[in-house]
Amino acid sequence: MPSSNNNFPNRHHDHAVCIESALVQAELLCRERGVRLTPLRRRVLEIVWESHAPLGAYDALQRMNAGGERNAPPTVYRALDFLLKHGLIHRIESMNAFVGCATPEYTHKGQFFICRDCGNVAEAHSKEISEAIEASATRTGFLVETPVVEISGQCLECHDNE
Amino acid sequence: MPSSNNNFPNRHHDHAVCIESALVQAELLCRERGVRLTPLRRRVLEIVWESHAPLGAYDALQRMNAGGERNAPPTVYRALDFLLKHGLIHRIESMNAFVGCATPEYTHKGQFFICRDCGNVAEAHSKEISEAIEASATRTGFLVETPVVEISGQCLECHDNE
DNA sequence: TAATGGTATGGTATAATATATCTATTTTCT
DNA sequence: AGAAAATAGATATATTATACCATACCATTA
Repeated sequence: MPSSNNNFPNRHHDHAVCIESALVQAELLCRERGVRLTPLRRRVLEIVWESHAPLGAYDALQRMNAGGERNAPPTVYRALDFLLKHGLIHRIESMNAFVGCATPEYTHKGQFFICRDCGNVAEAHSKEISEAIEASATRTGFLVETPVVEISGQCLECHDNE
Repeated sequence: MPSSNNNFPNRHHDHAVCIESALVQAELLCRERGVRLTPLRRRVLEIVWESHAPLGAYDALQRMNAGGERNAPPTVYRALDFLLKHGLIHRIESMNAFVGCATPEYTHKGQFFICRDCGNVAEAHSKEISEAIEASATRTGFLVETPVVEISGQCLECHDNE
């Protein structure tokens, strides 16, 4: 379970560690599951992890093709679908974009805090939120399957720098 | 028979009442605010209210043009923007679609329960959810501005009819 | 080794969603 | 009536996503 005390990505963190950790975890998880993290898929994961800001599919495609390659949209969408399926990335519905998941073993989908200034995203796993949603669903007459919780706003660092 | 504090739209409700109420409220609200619910905007609101299922912009456009009219996409998007701005409809981010709001006076955005079978949506305003989000945001180091809470799943009626 | 079947990738076209921009009309205000 | 603002019309294009068909790769087994 991720720590929940002010874990919004900040300017000073060593992002190389995030990337390295994500790639290592992905390798392990794919081996465990007997699925293939092919060079293409690995490359897309790496591109998504270039920052903590969600990246659009076509932006990822541009990066893939930056060296003159000629990959087409279905190629990147297929890789993104694979990564989504295995929880290695999440889709941010309100942005049509994708962000790396730091806890891919942890299957259930989190809640996302998206800073309107720096664009970075923090993923939370608040039991309190999930339970409040369950309670509201029950009152409404509804069975929860796929909760989407995406909170736009401002991170403290951007707030302080105003 | 669904329980009494269950407000998910069901097959038996009189939808003409929903439509009528929405249009009357919209007229009043626009008058109060000194903005114009033009025939075009009113027509789009009416189309969105044809059901409790979110409607895509291009589906709305098709309905607008069903009589041979030649409205173009910007026309419907402009009307939708107006309706959004005044809280008369909500955008469902996870579906790129729009749904009528039954409580337009009530400005803050609700939480949406979306049935994967019938497509209908219920809007909730759970203080418990909002507070849980605020609490999680505080722990994360984040200031909430625009929460998006869209829960896909199954309504009880569709569950019972399986 | 070749046959087979499943998985992954390449490539073209097109669907679906959304906006920029410019023009014309209507409404409101003075 | 005339000016300013809001609304609507029209064309083009940007952005996001998928359908479809063909090819390549890979593992198992005959």
